[in-house]
Amino acid sequence: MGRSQAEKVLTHERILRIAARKVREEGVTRPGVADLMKEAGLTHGGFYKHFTSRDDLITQASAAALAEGSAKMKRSAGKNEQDPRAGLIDAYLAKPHRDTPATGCALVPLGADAGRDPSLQDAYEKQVRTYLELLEGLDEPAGDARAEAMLTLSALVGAVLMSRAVADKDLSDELLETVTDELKRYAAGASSPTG
Amino acid sequence: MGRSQAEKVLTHERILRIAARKVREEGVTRPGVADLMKEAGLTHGGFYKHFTSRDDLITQASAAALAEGSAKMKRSAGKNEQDPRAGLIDAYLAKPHRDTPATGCALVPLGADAGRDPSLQDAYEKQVRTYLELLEGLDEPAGDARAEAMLTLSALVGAVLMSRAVADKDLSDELLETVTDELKRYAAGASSPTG
DNA sequence: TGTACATCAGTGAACGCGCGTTCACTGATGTAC
DNA sequence: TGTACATCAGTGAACGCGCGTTCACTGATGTAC
Repeated sequence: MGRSQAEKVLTHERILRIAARKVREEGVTRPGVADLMKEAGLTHGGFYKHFTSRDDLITQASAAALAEGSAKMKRSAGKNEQDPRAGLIDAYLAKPHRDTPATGCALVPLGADAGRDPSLQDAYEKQVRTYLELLEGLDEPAGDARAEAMLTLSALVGAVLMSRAVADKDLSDELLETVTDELKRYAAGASSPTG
Repeated sequence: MGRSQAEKVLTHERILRIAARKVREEGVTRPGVADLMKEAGLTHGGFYKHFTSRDDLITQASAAALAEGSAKMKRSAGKNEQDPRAGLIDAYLAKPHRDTPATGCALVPLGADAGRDPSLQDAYEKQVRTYLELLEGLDEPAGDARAEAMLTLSALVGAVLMSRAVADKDLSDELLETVTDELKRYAAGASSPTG
């Protein structure tokens, strides 16, 4: 066919963006080269003009997926000007986030994959640190801000992971809502929840 | 060859047990029939005398892996007679648990997989409920025991997931230790952590 | 208790399919003059 | 500005390999007499 250099850059970014969605939806194992290229409107042969191998793409796409997540969450946090920490918690544990892993925080769908694949762990760690710093910054320092950030992030990630994995939607909703409330109480320094 | 009926039962259980470890180590996508059978000391052909398909085994093995986890954790909790809840938290967030996913709680390594595969979600949900009931039972009811159980379980799962996925061992250790302390404080009803 | 026969767990070659990768080719883009 | 040529993004057929599955076969187990 013959395409311009500018188009190549766009194509490259398109493939990467699609793959970054796919790894969050399907993990790092399932997405195939031919399918990804088809979604990008291309045939599979041209793939190697952009990436040296499937593994190369998956590593880059996972890193991109991880980087994308926190940026999005940071924006969500900013929407609650009174209490950005509550804004972040609300956005993270919201049903739209649970229901669209493809565009959500990659710490959840890529956690197990990163645990198995060292080539993902630097990007994963960077993202964990970004979230921790974000949470520490938002925290009113009632106590140990870093410790609070670690518990908060752990609970956010664990709650979304489980809310996607249980069959019963009611239990899933309850998990998100309860952990939202409980995290806000925890942060507010109120240990004894009311009923 | 020719084997007795009693041996068949043992073989069946052996394959299932090996697969239940493998899905926690490698997820539901990677483990292959031939490899599993080889680990069981058999050739791949005989697999279909025990399971109708690879999917059939993976579903059963995931359910078995999930069921195994809570039983183990319940025993760990019981070892701290004064404070079984602290015993559970200590065991869950212990380094041996982080370092041996094959024999650990399957909520962590199978969460993302279950989110994608409805055939795993009943077993996953059952396990979540088991943990929640266990935690509710161990809780001194300072407030809403179910809410505390949900936050605690979320934090346990999220912390182990991330502790396995980050490159830096120090950060991994810090996560486990900090969330351990913070969860104990949270449960004790002390909201303002000391430094 | 022995003997003849049926069953069936396990074997290992073979099959088919999908997937990652390669490669000769095309034709628009970009460059040299 | 126009022309000739080189480049290279993208095409699509082909290759090789691994993997799930099938199947004819083996021989000890289990049963009937």
